[in-house]
Amino acid sequence: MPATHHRQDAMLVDERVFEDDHFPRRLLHREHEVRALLRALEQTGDRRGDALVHGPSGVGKTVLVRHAFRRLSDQRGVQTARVHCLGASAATVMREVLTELPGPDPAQNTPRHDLCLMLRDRVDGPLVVALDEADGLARSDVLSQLFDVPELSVVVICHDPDAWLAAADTKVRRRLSGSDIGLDRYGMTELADILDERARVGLADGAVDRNVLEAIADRVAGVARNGIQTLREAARIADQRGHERLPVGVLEDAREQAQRRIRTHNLQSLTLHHQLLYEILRVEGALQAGELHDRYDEIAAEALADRPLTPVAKRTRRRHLDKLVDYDLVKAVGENRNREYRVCDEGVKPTVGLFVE
DNA sequence: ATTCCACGGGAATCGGTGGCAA
DNA sequence: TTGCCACCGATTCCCGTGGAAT
Repeated sequence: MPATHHRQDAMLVDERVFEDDHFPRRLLHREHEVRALLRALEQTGDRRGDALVHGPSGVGKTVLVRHAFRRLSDQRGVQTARVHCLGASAATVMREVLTELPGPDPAQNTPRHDLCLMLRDRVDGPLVVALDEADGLARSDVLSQLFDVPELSVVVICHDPDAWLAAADTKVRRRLSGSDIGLDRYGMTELADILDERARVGLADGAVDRNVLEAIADRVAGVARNGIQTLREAARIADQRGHERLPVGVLEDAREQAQRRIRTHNLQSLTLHHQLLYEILRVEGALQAGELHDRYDEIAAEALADRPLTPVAKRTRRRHLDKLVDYDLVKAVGENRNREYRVCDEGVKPTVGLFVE
């Protein structure tokens, strides 16, 4: 967002190629997977196939689908739509699909059934819909609803395909099993290639050596997103310290800082209620559920006093806690009564002031 | 064996919003 | 424009389950 001035002495010359939603011109080292995905989506009989794309966070599932979709629309004239489903309800997903399609957007309070009808009306040719971050959607009925639309096929993007399929109902499972495309972490040299492409555009010429890129790729264990963010943070730090070339010495700080930024961003996207629970855990260290509730009861009223909010019930706290875990902000270790919660990184703090002491 | 309680599914409820008819 | 209604997302209430403590 901050327009980067092109200063002579800055190593970081273009932030945009490091943004999470940056779409690389070339997709490196995923040709096999792109082909597999396109094959899965090919016409067989009277309709197109569906696909289940899976793999750990940050290894390029979304980018893979975007590339495949571009080919589908450029070369086959197939219409495509992508919906980000993290935390979304069935109705929201439906509405988002419609929003992606040409035509008027549905109103916020359009009944779900009407949304399905609108969708059927609006689809008049082959359409592929990608449901990104669809882990929570396995038990939802959106999939069945989408599957009922003729000429529409679906790409589900999730982390754990077995868990997803196990939770889905039979009809959905049948349509998606057998066409799954798994992405793994990149190899060290592969990720170094990817980082190199970003560095060519985003960093000053010759600012970073190949061995530094490989060191980054190694440190992040082949997770592209972390590698790219680490490279950016490393360049920032190097700029601050006045280096002309990126030294290996800043990488550890950079990796931590990158992770911290991602988490801080996640925390900011949640409500104050989530953040209050988080802040209690951050200040107190590890707590068991009972201790967390007690502490919350002690301080919540006061912490929220100057805002139009009141403390929430235990069940809601549990739901919020689940979300904090989903967002990789809090870890739950242990089982049952002995389970403990703790924040992943105490350096990640809510940006709003919450006085929890 | 009995009690305790975290957990999480599910239904009911609340506050806010948009469409629609008068 | 106003009032009504359906809807949504967020929250709360209720409750069954199962492991742990007594």
